[in-house]
Amino acid sequence: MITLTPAAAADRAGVSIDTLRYYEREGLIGPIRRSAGGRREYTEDDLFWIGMVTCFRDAGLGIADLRGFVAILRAEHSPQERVVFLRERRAALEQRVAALCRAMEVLDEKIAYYS
Amino acid sequence: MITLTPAAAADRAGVSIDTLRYYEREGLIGPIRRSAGGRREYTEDDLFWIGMVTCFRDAGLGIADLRGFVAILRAEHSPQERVVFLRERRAALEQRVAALCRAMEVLDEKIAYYS
DNA sequence: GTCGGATCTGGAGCGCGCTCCAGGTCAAGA
DNA sequence: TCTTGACCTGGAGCGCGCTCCAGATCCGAC
Repeated sequence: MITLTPAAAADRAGVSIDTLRYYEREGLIGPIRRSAGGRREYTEDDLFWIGMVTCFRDAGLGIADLRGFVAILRAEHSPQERVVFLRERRAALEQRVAALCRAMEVLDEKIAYYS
Repeated sequence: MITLTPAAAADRAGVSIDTLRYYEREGLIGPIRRSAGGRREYTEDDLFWIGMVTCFRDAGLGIADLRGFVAILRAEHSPQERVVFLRERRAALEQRVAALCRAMEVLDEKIAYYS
């Protein structure tokens, strides 16, 4: 199985090595497999998962939110529970979008005023 | 002129009194007029401005961003400069919306999978 | 006048999400 | 074998955006 070094993984994920380790400590990713010497070896699966985490982080979800997300997707939960949780998260994101849209409207007003 | 006490203003703005003072210290609002005894008296204009600030804060802009915003709207800048600045801010907000949409797509996939 | 609640100030404290550091280990190349 | 650089761990430090606190002041109600 082809794996990536921490530096390569961080580069691919667009975050720092420290951040990757931090996410692992927080239980957001991994645990990442280690080489005989103790170095982390990131698989494509790891990278995929990391991509999901960074996607949500970019969207502004907090570490605690993501821990919940991980728990829901990994642990034993009924599909119903998962769907409820996921829909809640989605609604929260929609509210953020709404807040952004309000702010953009204000900006548009100002832009129109000064144009 | 009818004015509001700090408590009333904070209530109307949906933030804490401390936050209002903090915003004033940071130059995001005010300076708020004071009564003879030194208490703040918030006018409707103040409230309007505070509403704009909280709108942008809700949208995720940082204090530094808002300071820039205030500077642009208050100080002597040409309309062109203002428009450039405002468009930049708008573009940044659009990127946030895009990030949120990506995250929502991921959620939608998961929701579809578990439904 | 007195009481009590709201407000004042300057500054300390806090939770979040990293980021950095010291001191040590591992491993590829000369 | 030796060097060099990437990586390891645990823990400290940091910037942001508040939030809280102590100690003082103000002011409406009694």
